[in-house]
Amino acid sequence: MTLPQTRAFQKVVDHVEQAIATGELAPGDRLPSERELVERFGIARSSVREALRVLESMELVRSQPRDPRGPLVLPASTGPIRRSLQMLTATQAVSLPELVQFRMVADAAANLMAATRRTDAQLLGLERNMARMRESIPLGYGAFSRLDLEFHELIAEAGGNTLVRLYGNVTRESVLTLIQRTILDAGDREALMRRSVRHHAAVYQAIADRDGPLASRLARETLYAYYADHVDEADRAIMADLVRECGGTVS
Amino acid sequence: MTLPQTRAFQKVVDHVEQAIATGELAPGDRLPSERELVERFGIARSSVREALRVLESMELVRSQPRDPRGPLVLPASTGPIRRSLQMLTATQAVSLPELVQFRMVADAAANLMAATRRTDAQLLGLERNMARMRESIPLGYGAFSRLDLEFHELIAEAGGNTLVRLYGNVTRESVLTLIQRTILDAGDREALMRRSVRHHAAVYQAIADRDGPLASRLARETLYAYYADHVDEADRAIMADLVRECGGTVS
DNA sequence: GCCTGGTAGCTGGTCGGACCAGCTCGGCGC
DNA sequence: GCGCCGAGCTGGTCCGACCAGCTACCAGGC
Repeated sequence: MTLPQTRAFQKVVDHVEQAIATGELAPGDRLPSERELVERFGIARSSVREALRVLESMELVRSQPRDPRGPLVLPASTGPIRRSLQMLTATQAVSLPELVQFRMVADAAANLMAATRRTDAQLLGLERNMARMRESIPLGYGAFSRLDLEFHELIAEAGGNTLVRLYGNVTRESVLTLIQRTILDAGDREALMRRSVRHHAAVYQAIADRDGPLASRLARETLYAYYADHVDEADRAIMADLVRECGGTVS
Repeated sequence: MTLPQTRAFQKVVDHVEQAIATGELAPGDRLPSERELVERFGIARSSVREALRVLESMELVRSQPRDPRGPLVLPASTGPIRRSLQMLTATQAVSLPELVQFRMVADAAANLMAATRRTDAQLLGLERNMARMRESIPLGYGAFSRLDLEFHELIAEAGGNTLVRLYGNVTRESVLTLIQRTILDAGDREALMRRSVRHHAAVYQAIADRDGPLASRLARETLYAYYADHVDEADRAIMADLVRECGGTVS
């Protein structure tokens, strides 16, 4: 009684995936209990459980012990994408130059959009972040870099584009983990941090002034200045192209 | 002992994930057989199988029936990211304007990089694609749009940035599925296709001439022209910003 | 009549055993 | 020496059992 084509659990996975994609199952809905899925799909409970583990790993559903209402359908999440991306960078499938180049593109877009769409409240959030960042300099690079990520995340959020935000956040995190070792070796970390604060202030001002092109150019120029020395000639040329594309100058 | 905070299969997942991330397990390596993992981790075979299903859904390993060598460790894949992204767009977690805006950014970057890095062989591939595209016009929009996707995929490949390529491909696919209904309603589909062919020819020429800024600007202007009418005022403004960012003009 | 306490029945988590189909390999018979 | 066949492994599936904890219901005491 073996099915050569598809494995038993795959039927359940496909069915639930389809139902969620079509909106038939919405976040907050409940799947039937494991034992009920056994009857509906005519497969063993172990197979049902394999299906639920797969759906859980995609963050589509969540099973909770002793919940009589059944597995919960979750809202669409970017978690699996983040984890997959981190695995790609961890296994060197994506290199630092690729990450930096993409970050130039994503940060530029985020800054541009934020300059147009930002609200005063979001501007205030950026101010508060910058204040905390200045205070964190004596605390070391760990706390500082978390606030650095938050600064860009706030901008991406203000930009209002889910994809720019998601890809940008993941990319920034990956860049940070890859570069952290190098940074820690650098002699004058405090100078690096102070430079970051100045760059953030410039970007903040451009966004406050609703000067999108400037905010965009600052992102590209800054990233070029930070990372150009960490990549080889060919990748540096691409980065320079990205800076010049929008009228920027390579320092 | 039943609820040790973490579920049994998670131990195996974490262990294997870690081993792959650190390079301890490389693509082509083999995991121990299910029954051996049972002994090593001291858990039941059903739990081991749940772990393997999760690792399989992340495309980190693959189990093959009756393979005495055990589950195969796979090379890093972008498959899970693609599927997660498609789910995000399917559930409307990402809207058409967001997709189009991001596509403007990604296509522009891909065109720019391709103009610098493209080889003559890749140029030839673009030519062949364009020829097939012209021939496909009488065959209807389905075949045409597949070749359209391929054209941009070839450019992204020539650009040489994994992230730009991955994100761009997924985004283009999603845009196409979301817009297809509208396109099919449009009166003169053949005129649309002929316009696409002309735009592709212009991009091709810019890439052939190694004129990155032009290739980039063409991407943004073309996408604005195609989709500006399908989004509301605020999103259209952002799209116009993206065009002007690099010296383009809004038609 | 109302409150309270126990219990039955559900949930998901885990385990162990069983069988199947198909591949590999080694030993046996020729 | 060559070829065949079965033993032993693999993953895929199913079944039954038990546990812990939550809930709802019902009986008993006040």
